[in-house]
Formats: sequence, C-alpha cells, structure tokens
Amino acid sequence: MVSEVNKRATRQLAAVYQALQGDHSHPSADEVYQRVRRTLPRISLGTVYRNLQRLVTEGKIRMFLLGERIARYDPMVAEHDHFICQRCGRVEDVLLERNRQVNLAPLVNQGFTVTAHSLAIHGLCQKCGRVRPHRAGARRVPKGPDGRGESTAVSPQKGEEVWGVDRKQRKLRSAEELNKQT
Amino acid sequence: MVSEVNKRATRQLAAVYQALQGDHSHPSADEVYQRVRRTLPRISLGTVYRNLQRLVTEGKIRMFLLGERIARYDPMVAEHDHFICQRCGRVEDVLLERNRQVNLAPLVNQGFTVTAHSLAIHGLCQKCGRVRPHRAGARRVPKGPDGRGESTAVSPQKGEEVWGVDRKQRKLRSAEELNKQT
DNA sequence: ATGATTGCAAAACGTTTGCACACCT
DNA sequence: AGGTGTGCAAACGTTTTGCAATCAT
Repeated sequence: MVSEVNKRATRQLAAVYQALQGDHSHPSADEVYQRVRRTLPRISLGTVYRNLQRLVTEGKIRMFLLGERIARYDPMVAEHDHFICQRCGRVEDVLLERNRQVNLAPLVNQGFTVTAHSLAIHGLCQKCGRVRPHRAGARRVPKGPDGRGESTAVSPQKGEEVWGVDRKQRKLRSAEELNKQT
Repeated sequence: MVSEVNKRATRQLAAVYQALQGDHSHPSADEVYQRVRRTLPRISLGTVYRNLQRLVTEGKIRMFLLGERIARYDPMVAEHDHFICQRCGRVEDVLLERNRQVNLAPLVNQGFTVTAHSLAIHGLCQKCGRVRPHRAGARRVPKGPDGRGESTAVSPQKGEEVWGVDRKQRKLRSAEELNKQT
C-alpha cells in the first residue's frame, strides 16, 4: 500500500545475485564487483552496492559486519555461527550443534525483542594457527599482508599481559601511573 | 628484545584511558574525543585514535566492531555478550548465564585455536521494542535519526518474505526470474 | 638531548549519493 | 511515455598517516 513500487529486474541485479549463489566465502562488495565484472564489464561499483542493498532488504541475501569495517555478503542459508580469524581476518561458517539452545528468556523478560542471535568465535584458523608468529609485530595490529587486523572483542593477545585493572571506578594519580605496568 | 620500545606516558594517553573507566556505554572514538576534549581542549582526534589503538594492543581496553562500521571501545571487563538493537544501534552488555558453556571441542578438533567467543543477539531494545514502526520505510535501511541501520547478520525483517531459494547452486534463466517472487 | 608523541591537515578507505542517460515495462 | 535502474564521479564518515613541533625521559 504504502509504496511497494515497481521493482524491476535487470541484468545487473541478476548478476549480483548470481555471484553469491553457492558461495559461502563471505565476499565483500568489492569482491562481488570483481566477480560480476567478468560477466558485465561495464557495471559500476555503485550499482553493485545498490543491488546488494536491495537484495538484503528483500531478504534474498544477508549482509553482516563482523569484526571488520567492511560489509560481507552471504546467500540466505540456515542459521549458523561464525569463526573469525584474528590473524587473517577470514570468516568461516561453523555449525555448533548445541549452542543454538541459548536461553534468551531473561532478555525477553527484560523487554528485549530478539530476532536473531549468532555466536562469534574468535581465534586462529587452521592455517594461521600453525604458524608461530614471531612475537614481534605484536605492538601494532597488522594490516598489510593479512588484510585485516582487529576483530570483534578480541581478547588480549597471548604474550601481552593484561593490565591489572580493578573493576571499580579508578582514578589515575598521574599519567605515569598508566604506563607503569606495561 | 625485538622492540619493546620506550613507551611514554602522556597526559593525552591518561585522559583517553580515564575517559573509558567505569563506562560501559561503548563510546565511539569520536565520543571519547568529545569527552577528553573537556579536559584537554587542544587534543586532536588523531591522537585519540592513536592512544585508543595503543591501549587496545596493550590489552588495557577493548575495541569491537559489532554490527556497525564504527569502532566502539570498552574498558577491559569480564566476558559478556552483546545485544545489538536493530533500530537504534545501541549495544548493551548482557549476561546470559548458561550460554558460556558452548562446546567448542569440534572446532578445536578441526584445528582452530579459540581465544574468545561472544554471542551477538540482535533485536529491538526495550525502548525501540515499544514503538510500532510504521512499517513503511522498510525498503531502505534507515540511517538518519537512529544513527545506525544494519546490524550483524540480521534476519529478514518481519513483513518481508524470504525468497524460496533452494540451497544448491542455481542458475537463473533470465533477469526476470529474480524479480518474480518479490 | 633525543626520539616518542603530539596537533594539524591531507589521504585513505569502504560506502553512499546526485546527476543525466539508458533501459524495462 | 514514464519512471526505475544505471554509470560515473563527487561526497561522505570514519580512520589512518606524513609532517614539523612539542614534550617526556
């Protein structure tokens, strides 16, 4: 009623959709763009974005932001969880049988409406887990070769000691105090 | 050995750190900036970013990207999960007693190294859940008033039918076919 | 003194948008 | 014909970075 306007089907829309089918590698918009370009060399990145967005709001694909700043897209499939590699940034689907049965009742009782939930598991993927990473460039979250650095709520890197912060509000006497325990 | 360089303690670093202590509202870098500015009016946004980054790699604070493209920061605290409101984008800490006991053994057996996991629950927070949202602007993920639009792997909006995609690879005959079921 | 850290401004990055033109229906 | 969707390029918001000046050690 309000405005189910005449959506049109175009070559570009189909190509974008097609590029995602059967693909669970969570391509970014740009990766989709590169793919679609092979079929439609004149398509623009903007169009890819527009069509991805359209497919998302139509519920035909899924978009998520998971520990990185770039959006990734997925064909619609059954619920699953995600493993995010801290080193290479790769996101893999994982199926953990038992964890779907999370008890959300407490939330609902507090007035939340829950529409979805997904578990993000952080760590090192099979490839990255093998390499022992020279514990050198630990200062800076790397960004070059492996593409992505940080991930969602990464726990302290092994080898970096966590600061002994006590949980309650705490005032620093001086700037020095902050540095002391590093 | 390699390069545990002389890190220095500065007023700015302390202020950035201090701005987060006892704050569980998940401020963005810019919010931290605004806060710190009250004490150090001449601090620059770049410095805030640099210090936030440093504190993160030192394990003194935590950064996460959760359903939005902007980074949010948190003082280091015990593990908890996150509720992300689809409407207003607010991220709230939640404590779900039973869900910590996820069985990660299958993953570990597959060669993954798990360092952290957190559950992201998507839905409507107490405030947003009350309002019945004019089911009109459902086409476009809103971006104005409520600040954020999309969230991590949001499931199809109520009222939008999901396309009946069959799971296996599928070729479109034509562009039209894509539009048909909308 | 020396070099880590700052402020500033420009660049980078992924994404969105305004426009005139092309194409679908 | 009419208007949705396109290609292009410019704009966007967040984050990063190069530089000379400043400050902690």
